[in-house]
Amino acid sequence: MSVNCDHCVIRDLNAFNSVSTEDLSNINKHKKSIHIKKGEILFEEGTALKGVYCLRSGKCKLTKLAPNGREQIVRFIKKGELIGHRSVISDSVTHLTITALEDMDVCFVPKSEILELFKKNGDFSLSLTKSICADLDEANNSIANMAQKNVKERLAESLLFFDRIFGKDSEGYISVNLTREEIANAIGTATESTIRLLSEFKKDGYISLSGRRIKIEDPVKLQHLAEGY
Amino acid sequence: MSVNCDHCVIRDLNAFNSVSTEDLSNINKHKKSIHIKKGEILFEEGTALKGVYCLRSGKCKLTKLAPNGREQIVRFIKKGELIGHRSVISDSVTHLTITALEDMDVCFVPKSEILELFKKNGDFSLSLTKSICADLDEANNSIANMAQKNVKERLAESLLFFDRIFGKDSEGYISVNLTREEIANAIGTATESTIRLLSEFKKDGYISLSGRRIKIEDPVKLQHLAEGY
DNA sequence: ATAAAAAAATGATAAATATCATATTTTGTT
DNA sequence: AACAAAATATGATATTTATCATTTTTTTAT
Repeated sequence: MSVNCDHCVIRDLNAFNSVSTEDLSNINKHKKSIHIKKGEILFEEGTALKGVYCLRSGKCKLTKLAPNGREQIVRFIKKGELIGHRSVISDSVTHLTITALEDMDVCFVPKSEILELFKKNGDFSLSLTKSICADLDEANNSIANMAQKNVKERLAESLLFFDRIFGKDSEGYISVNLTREEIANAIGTATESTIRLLSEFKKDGYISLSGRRIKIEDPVKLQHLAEGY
Repeated sequence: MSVNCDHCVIRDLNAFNSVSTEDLSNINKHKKSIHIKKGEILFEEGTALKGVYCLRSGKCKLTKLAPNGREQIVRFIKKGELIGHRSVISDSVTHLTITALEDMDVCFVPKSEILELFKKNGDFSLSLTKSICADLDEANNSIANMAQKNVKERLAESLLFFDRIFGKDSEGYISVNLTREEIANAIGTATESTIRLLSEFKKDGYISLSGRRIKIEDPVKLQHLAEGY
């Protein structure tokens, strides 16, 4: 079911917030709605994108294949964010693979519309560029964290991060379905190490576990851990 | 000594390549030339920038202070590149400290000029955004390298990277003056580990050393190492 | 609801890396 | 050129993290 861009729930969450109703109706005419099931891939590393994707609902992971064959999760994306704008702006293939962590509704907006808007609408281009700058800032933080923190600190930091960006379910557990392996692929460690440390955090009362789900019990202590105390 | 932007040697190396002679003469009127000595700081993490810096000559490092008090080198910048545009575009304080690795000549261009140009000149904004996208790509690569590669692989990779971007001096040594500690801060390891691995690489014939300087003797083997063979 | 498959958990051990200590060499400065 | 300071080098040891093996639990698909 297609939704009019003008009334889209996530309209204010990304660069499209600075687009006039008129231009938006043009975008609306050219957009296509797509449904992606959990576990499915939106696009893969090395693909030339024909447009930008706007995530209306759901969550996904952005991964890169390392030379050792393991996948590195570079970033998570949730409702409201754009996907593929880097590739469209640079006019180059994408270097990331997008995989749905849960069912997703996505709107596809053709490249030509995006580039036209970018060139003619200074507010749109500024807004889009700002969001890329924010991604760059985040990435620089990740580099420092990866380089300077040990695995325990990175895990503590990531749990707090997941809690912050994905929120909690009705029982207070972090509201994202990640396997231990995926957590390991995000923080750059072996799956067993992640499992071991989660058990340790549980034993220490920092978190509690229910199957795959994780609940943060002591955010203050976890924060201290993340900062290396 | 001030140089006219229109005839600047590095004019083609960054987003200013898409600026008309007329607009450039306006930039030229407002720019200020600055000389920064080796070891000096151009600006520090947390500063609100009043403009963008254009690096006419020299090399510098972009660092971030980690919670553990160590500095993380996030990136290196050489002649021709812009500095501070992320901060200016985002209208937020900078999150990086810029330190000269050798004497630098820099041109300062006020924020107002940059933002005006960004809004009115679609080619300029596209070009600038493309370069930020390239930085983001690079940063994502760094994240994957930090997370997935061990210290030996990261060091091999970094040596090849330094050789590629900084070139060689008259004797074939990599043409950048980095201490072992700085190399360690770039790859995210202890200084002693870096020193030990450099000794090992030397023993194995991959590199040779002369004081602080490093010469790559077997790029093919180093490349294999970097890829984990 | 059940069975098969996948994931999580945990132990034992090996390998990588950090830390601390100290000697030697190089660099930068006068 | 000589000196002091800084950086490099290396050994010994501790700590962290990875790997391999196996059992238990959870998830997924029917």
